[in-house]
Amino acid sequence: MATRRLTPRGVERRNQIIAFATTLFAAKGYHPTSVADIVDGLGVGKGVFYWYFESKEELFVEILRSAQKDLRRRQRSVIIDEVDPVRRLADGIAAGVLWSAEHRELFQLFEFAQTDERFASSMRAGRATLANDAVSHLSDAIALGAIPDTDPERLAWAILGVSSVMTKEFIDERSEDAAEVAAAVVSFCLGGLGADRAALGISPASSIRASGAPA
Amino acid sequence: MATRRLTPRGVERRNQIIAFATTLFAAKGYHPTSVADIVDGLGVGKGVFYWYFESKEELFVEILRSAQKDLRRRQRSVIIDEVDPVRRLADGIAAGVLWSAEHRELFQLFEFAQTDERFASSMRAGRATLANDAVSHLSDAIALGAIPDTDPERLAWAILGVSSVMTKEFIDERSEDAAEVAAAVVSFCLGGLGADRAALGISPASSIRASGAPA
DNA sequence: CGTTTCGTTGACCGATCGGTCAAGTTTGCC
DNA sequence: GGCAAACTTGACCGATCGGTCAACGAAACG
Repeated sequence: MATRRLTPRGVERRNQIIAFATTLFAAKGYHPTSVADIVDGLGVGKGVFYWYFESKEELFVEILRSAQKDLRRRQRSVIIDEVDPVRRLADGIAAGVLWSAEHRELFQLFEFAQTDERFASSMRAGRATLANDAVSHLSDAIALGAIPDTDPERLAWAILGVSSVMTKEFIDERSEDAAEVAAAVVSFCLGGLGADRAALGISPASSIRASGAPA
Repeated sequence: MATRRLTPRGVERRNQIIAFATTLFAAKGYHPTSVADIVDGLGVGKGVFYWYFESKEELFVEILRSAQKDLRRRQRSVIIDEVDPVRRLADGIAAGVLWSAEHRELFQLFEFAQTDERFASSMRAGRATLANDAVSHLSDAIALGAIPDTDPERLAWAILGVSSVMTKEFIDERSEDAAEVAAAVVSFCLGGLGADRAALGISPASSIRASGAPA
């Protein structure tokens, strides 16, 4: 559908639908959430939904797209004037974890969307973009000799893996402190890259609680 | 349903359903795959399905359960008489990647099942079991001073993350060589732990290939 | 042979799905 | 006020879903 002309009221309604649908999708999953669930929960007729969206699928894609855009914007803004590529990586990783913590529903939607044929390709593209961002920092770091010369593509996806799974387990599942989790993710990743953690003031034990005597 | 008494013919039919349904679920996703799809593809009547399974959901759970069991069995058998905890970790990680490469459909099912309310809890339990296996090796390694004293729970999930995401990208998506990917996963993880990679004969550059990457 | 249990058929069921639409109400604008 | 465009309603549609069931064939066993 070409965009429809919306009054302020229309825009508000549209956002309302997006917001409510997002929570439902995250809570029950995409397939089990019906359009009827959405409009009933909002207390409106079914036609309202189809006034603003061509289909349930289109709505979901829009949610995914704007979330991906928002995540990337956040990551870029955080590292924009950082000259050290390893620091750019570390800050980007942490920003990604923090964003996921602040948008848990969207993070859950990402996880599902990767597993569904309909959305997998667009999700793949989005993840590839993030991976490529990381690859460019990794290549810089390798060129500088800050980390060993390892296939940056492999490293980038390893980082994505640590970030997404640790976020899912410790933030999504256990609701632990996001900043602490982010620090643990960064620490593990820098070690995996072969970077000198101490040089960045990041101890491998940064995720130890209270007592720990450092190695 | 309590188990039904099956003749050899029945057992064979049942396995046939499981095998075919697994490929369909992996190819189209769980929800989009209907019971009609399964029985039609097999060229049998719908009643056959419900003779062997109480419901579509029960079938799916059974597929997941037996797959989880098989993966863990494989991991344990590989490391059973390895005394060095770091080697146990490395070998267990590699075994997991290799298993996933040999059972791509099951690996995909795992990814989906984690995102669906119905199956998430059983999947969480399965992953937690794997994580706990890792935690015990990590604790041993820490006690021996082989790796720095970092929260083993965090480390275990980081490892799971690297394994699952790299497997998905490089094996599932790009069909690269499983052994090579496994080596890259192990290398990254050992670095993340703070282990001495060289001491195990694992170079951080073990995942670099001299020439071009395969398609 | 007869009988029992296993295995199979496919029409059928109620529910629910995503989506349509003719009709009505509200809003912005001249 | 008048009129068009924006917005809303909810009954309705065809399709499909997971699941049922009465009836029937095949085998094992006496």
